[in-house]
Amino acid sequence: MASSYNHSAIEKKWHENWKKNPINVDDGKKPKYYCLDMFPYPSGSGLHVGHWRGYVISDVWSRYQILKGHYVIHPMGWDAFGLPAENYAIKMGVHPAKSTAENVSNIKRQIDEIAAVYDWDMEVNTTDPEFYKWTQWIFVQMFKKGLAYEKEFPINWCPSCKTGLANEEVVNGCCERCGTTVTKKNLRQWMLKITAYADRLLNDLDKLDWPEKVKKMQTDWIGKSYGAEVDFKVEGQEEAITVYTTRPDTLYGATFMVLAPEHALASSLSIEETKAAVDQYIYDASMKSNVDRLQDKEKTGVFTGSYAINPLSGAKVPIWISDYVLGDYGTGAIMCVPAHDDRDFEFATKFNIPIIQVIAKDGIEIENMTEAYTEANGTMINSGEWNGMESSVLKKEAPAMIETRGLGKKTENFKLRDWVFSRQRYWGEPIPIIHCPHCGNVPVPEDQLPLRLPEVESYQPTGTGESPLADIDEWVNTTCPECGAAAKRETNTMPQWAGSSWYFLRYVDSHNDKELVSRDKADKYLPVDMYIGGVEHAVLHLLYSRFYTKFLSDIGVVDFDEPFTKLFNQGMITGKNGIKMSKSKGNVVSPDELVQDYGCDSLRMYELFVGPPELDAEWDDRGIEGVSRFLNRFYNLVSDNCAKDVEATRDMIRLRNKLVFDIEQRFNQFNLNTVISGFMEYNNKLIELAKTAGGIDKETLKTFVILLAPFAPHIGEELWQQLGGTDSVFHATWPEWNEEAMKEDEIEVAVQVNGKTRAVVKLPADVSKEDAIEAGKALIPDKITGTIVKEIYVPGRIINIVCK
RNA sequence: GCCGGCGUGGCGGAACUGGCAGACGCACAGGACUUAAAAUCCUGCGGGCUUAAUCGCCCGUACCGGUUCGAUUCCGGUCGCCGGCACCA
Repeated sequence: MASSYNHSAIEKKWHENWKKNPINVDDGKKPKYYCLDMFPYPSGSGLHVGHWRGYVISDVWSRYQILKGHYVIHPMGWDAFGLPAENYAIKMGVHPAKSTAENVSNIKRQIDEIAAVYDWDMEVNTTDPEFYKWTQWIFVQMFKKGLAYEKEFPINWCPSCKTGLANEEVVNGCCERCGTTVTKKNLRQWMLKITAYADRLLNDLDKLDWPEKVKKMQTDWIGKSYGAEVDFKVEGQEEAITVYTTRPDTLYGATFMVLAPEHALASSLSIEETKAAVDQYIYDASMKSNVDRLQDKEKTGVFTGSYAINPLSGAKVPIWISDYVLGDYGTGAIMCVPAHDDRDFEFATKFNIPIIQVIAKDGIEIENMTEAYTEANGTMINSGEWNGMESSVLKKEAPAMIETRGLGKKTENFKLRDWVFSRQRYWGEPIPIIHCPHCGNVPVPEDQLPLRLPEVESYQPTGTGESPLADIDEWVNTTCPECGAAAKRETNTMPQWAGSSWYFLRYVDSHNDKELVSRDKADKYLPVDMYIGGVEHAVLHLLYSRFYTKFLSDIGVVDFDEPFTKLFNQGMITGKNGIKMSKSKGNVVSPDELVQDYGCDSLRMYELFVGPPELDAEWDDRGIEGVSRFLNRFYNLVSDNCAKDVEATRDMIRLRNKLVFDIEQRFNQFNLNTVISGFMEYNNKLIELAKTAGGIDKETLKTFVILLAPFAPHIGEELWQQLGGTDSVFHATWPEWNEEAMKEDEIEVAVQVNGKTRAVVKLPADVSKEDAIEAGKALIPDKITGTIVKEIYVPGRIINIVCK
């Protein structure tokens, strides 16, 4: 591990130099490039080599953009409100403000070791009142537009975190944060009407340069479906029950109807004989948690005693109640077509309800169906005037037909629900609303923002459904800004996602005390060109941010409606056997010792060399030796040759051009691991060449140093200086390649017989097809047997002689 | 259950629109330098057959099949792993 270059001395030298002479300065002329990291929450355990990876990727990319002539916006900040920070504080027994501040300073020190070009003047912290003033301001604007509203209903509740959760925060029925099974709790909540943006959130995915995987996850989450609402009259009543269906083509096959237990009419449809059972069923369902409801796949249900009339067939269909129908999707009631829906089939079989087949696959009517036929593919049967139609055609036309006949209407639905936005926790932005007995909900006047989070004796969550703020009488009791009457403050706080939904806008104008961001700066520096972070936020932060940006665009704060033009998800670094690094598993690798032993440049390069940046990678300390050796050899090559003044040979020029070409290609395709293997390859070639040619010309060395600089900035600067550079290497011009100069005089071509390689032949680069084939054949006369059927020549690749 | 993604040496991984599979690196083995070790440098490194050693031949990119002069790459099927969604009517 002995180094021929002293990494600690060199790295210290340039690290200090960059602080005095920043390399990335806005001169007002350069085009901007905004390269953003997902900002971290200041955890107590500090950074491990996995955290480094994302930051190294974004820094390498940023430095590349600087060299390409951009002014690069590359900021960093802290997502410091919310459950992770607060839970950590509670565990350590300190006030979250204190632990947050300590953790920020610790992580900031660790991030500094990466030597990234962050502009710390832009730094934001979501817990800073000057920042959350604007988080609250956005809420007030949403309230004014009717997008923030109060509602009481059974929400997802984490009994461990003692707070309500958004849908997006419940993963497989468990709390996204702590893994505890989520229960239900009836609570008054602040909601954000994200559903008002459902269509735009879905459609605008098309214009984003994002990984398909993330787009798909958001598409599925938004979950748009097309169908019809159909009215079913209840027998003996004027009232109709509206159902939502995506398969109106199967309407003739609807032999029963099911309401969710939460449906408004569920109880009232019971008759004397069924009342007790119905009410019991509704009560039992209300006590079930989401998880229970998901796990009990076995269908249960109760007959109300009432019947509805199938609007097309006129048939009398029983109305049931079952918890497999969700109260908050569609209309909370469904028509059931057991012949063509798995769930309805199961239910009908269990409760002996008739099954009527209406789609005949290949025209065949089945005597006794043993499973539902769910495809919309076949001929309509038992369907009155629809008989003989093709089901796939009818499926598309039926909604309009139903609407024309006055039986319902064509409509669409989304899985996306409104965002449960209040948390019964201390460590978050107070919701700036005052409840006045006369005026109702009144927002805190904008000139009184920020509404500061008060100091509190006990910040532990109460678990009662009230936030700890509710205990502070002098804070809760206030006067109405409108009428002056005694009023009470809202005591819930905002979720962790509130600040992160818009923080990227603030960086470019972080000291502005008049506006969230000046329109001038927004126009100049936004939106984000490249966003780098983990995939875990696909339907959380990334969806919320898009919603916020669209809203802010609508009210004229910014003039774009998508925040992140390009998204890159880096893979996770894991310990041995793909096990996630964590303190409890004891497999955390700290970057600190590696930086000490090998230097920052080596670790930066190894973070990328470890594998394709978008894939997970197992960490193996030993691998860093490889890049470290490479950097040593490279340093020696340049150092030994920089004073020699060697004349450039044709080989050197060719190699230089091919180097630029290869690196640029791979860089632009984000194949950062192969950029590095490319460096190694060309370094090996140059070392060989230097042996025979007595050195390497300066132009080639300079070119290589510039290309390497984004990856190993310290060595880059040092060698640039040794090569006579007086300014930073990052102010050099990114080299270009020349196609002519890359051309070889001789090419190597594989000679194949029937697709099997038998020899390799060296040919002049401009050889004709005929000459190439002749030369190939001449090399292997004994391998060619029988008659030649075909001769193939792919220039520079292969000669294939096909014989029989 | 549904929808994605992926299966290449001992290991991490290369291979542009089908064109010499295994680049680059790790590990390992042998050699040089050294009193010795580390570092450094050189050589070898998918499997099998053959050979004194070369040369040479065969097999090989999860498995089976197809298209093609030629398939890690395209198509169909099977198996395995990973991720997302999960009673959304």
